[in-house]
Amino acid sequence: MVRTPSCDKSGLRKGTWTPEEDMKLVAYVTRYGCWNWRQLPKFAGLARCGKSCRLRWMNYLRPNLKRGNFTPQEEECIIRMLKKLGNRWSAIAAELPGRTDNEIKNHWHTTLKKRCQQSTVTNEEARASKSKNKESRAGTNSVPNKNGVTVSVPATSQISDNSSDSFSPVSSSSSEFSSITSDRSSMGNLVFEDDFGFLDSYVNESFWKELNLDGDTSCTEMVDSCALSPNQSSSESVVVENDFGSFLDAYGEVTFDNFWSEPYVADVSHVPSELLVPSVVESEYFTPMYDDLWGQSHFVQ
DNA sequence: AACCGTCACAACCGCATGCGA
DNA sequence: CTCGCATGCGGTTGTGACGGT
Repeated sequence: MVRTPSCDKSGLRKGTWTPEEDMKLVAYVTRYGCWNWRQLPKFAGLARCGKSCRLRWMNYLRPNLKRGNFTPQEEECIIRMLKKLGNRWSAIAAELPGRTDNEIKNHWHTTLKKRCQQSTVTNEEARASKSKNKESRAGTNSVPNKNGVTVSVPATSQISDNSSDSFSPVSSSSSEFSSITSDRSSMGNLVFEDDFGFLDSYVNESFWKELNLDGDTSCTEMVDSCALSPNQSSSESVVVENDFGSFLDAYGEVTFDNFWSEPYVADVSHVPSELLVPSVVESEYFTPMYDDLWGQSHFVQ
């Protein structure tokens, strides 16, 4: 299901992301924001191209991603939007909070398309049968439709042509947080070999621990706690205690309700000044707007 | 047990677009 | 207007999992 890691000519890694890489990226973006994808891997200690980092973050690591099976409502929305917009996956994804364009695209190509085609065939057969019956009754000599049927919907779907149908995407109450990796068992012994001290200490000892409600410090449990639904722990809070200058310190207390939604004080002190927009350089605190934070690096004062 | 075909999906690639100099 | 850079987008590929023979 996943690609075997490999290296390309320039020495940058390609292929499947390892849990270590994921943690480095999450730790970096969470702390510093994605101020420049091209430069980011260098500062985050990742032997990846910026494009790969961005893709990994956008499609897999970013907060509020909903993972798991698509609901019938979501599938219906995909089909309806596909019919309305064509294969503009990003636009379709915008209608489904927590779903990525890549995920929707994959789901369409692997599941929905076939289902729709089957449905189309079934509809054609039914129509042909109906036509045949009508023909036999009327005694006429009609010709099967050579153009076929272009509108295809699942047999179970009731899709209206009215694009203003008020379908409301399912709220992501099931899980507001993405699981960092499905390969959790391999995260037990993480060794960071880079020059980025904050990663060694911050990621290993604090980052996940901060999110852990059980007090269990095993990596597996830490990651599990990341995947918790806010509803599971909204009544509890996490007291942040670390010595690593975590952005979480700015708030002192973080709950699963606000962990990803609260703006934070991004530390861009290590970012070359020439790469910062003036407002960032001039301001003391850099608070990425939540809406843009995980996709764009727009800092505001 | 070994082989093979299919499936699911993460990740890559190339082009398009936006934006600032 | 043009150029270069960063990012976004959609198509495609590669690979492990899984089921059937």
